[in-house]
Amino acid sequence: MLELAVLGLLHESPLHGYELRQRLKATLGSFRAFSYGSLYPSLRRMKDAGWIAEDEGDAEVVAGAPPLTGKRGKVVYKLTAEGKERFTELLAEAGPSSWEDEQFGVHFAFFSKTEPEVRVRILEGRRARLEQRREGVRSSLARTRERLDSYTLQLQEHGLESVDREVRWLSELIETERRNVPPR
Amino acid sequence: MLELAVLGLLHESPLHGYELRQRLKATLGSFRAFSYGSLYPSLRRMKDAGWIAEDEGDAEVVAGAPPLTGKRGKVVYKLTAEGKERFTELLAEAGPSSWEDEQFGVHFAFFSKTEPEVRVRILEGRRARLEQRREGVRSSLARTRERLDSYTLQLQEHGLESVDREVRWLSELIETERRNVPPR
DNA sequence: CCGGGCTTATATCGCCGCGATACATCGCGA
DNA sequence: TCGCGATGTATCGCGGCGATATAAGCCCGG
Repeated sequence: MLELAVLGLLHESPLHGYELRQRLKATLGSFRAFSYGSLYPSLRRMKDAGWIAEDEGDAEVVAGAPPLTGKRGKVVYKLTAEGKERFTELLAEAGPSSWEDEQFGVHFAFFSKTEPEVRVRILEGRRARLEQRREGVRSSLARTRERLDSYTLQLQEHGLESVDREVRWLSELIETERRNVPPR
Repeated sequence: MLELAVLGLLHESPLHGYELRQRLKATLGSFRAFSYGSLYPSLRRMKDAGWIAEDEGDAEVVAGAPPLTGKRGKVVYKLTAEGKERFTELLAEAGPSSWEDEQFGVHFAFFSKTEPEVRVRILEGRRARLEQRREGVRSSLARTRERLDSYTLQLQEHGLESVDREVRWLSELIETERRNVPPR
């Protein structure tokens, strides 16, 4: 999850942790945050896996203005060849995981680097997922409507409207995609 | 988090794990799920803490139709006195945690059992939180708009609209609350 | 009558993300 | 010069999630 996001950002340019998090916020917006408590462990995992590497070159010894102090330089990460491979691999996969709440937003953020047909499949998968969830809630709501107090009811209905909105949004996106890339 | 939800549901009637989860889905709707992987550990923790207790009485020996088999009866949980205390305590607290994304929905679901003034404070806190987040995203968006590709942009804007919607919803709720309970 | 598949039911495991926290450096204005 | 806010790296424990295991009760068709 974070993995995909990090690969995507580093795909554009090498970055250090802090900057990476700024970009994460700027790219995913109100959608998702990702704290350092996720980021650094993730970076370590990815480094161990060999997808990314530390890029010396920014923290180099500049004839050390303050050389005595430990001088912990910025740790700049960049994609390795395997990392690039992994990234395209992740971009290509359009399985159920790609359209779950958390995954979807990240996938979507890198749609410009994703194959058009994959884009459509993900959008449709996402929409189907939401519609199915919505029907579940709707029917359960119909069954228990009178037993619920007004607050619970309002919560449910606000939720349903949100889902409706997202479904409509997805439908527009799908149509746009189809116009640009006619089926077959 | 789950703790509050469980206390709230058991406050109405004793339930066993499975049923508890059904109610959770019915009550929180599209808002939040809570898997068994969260529920059972949480029940254990709450039992250890003394908020809930196993209620024998459903799985009692009915002159055992199938008595030889291990016959694992349903484990029915009910609130203890401390549990009720804990519940009202949690309902009363309107701190920053109450209006974070995850907490808010659960708190809201039990608003009918919450003091009117606490309700308003939580709703306002939530709204303020969202507005602050929105401004952060907005300004960051204004700064980097031209650098983003169209997909990222659409994601951001969809996100912003969602936040707007929720802010409007909250404002309506606050006004309704105020009408029913005029300030002071 | 029995076997297969669905729902009900309880439970655990490892992973991952989160918030809190701890440091340490740097530039800036009071 | 002092302190504060931004930059920067890092860890810890906790809580939730999805996958998975297990098993009993169920009804329907063969």
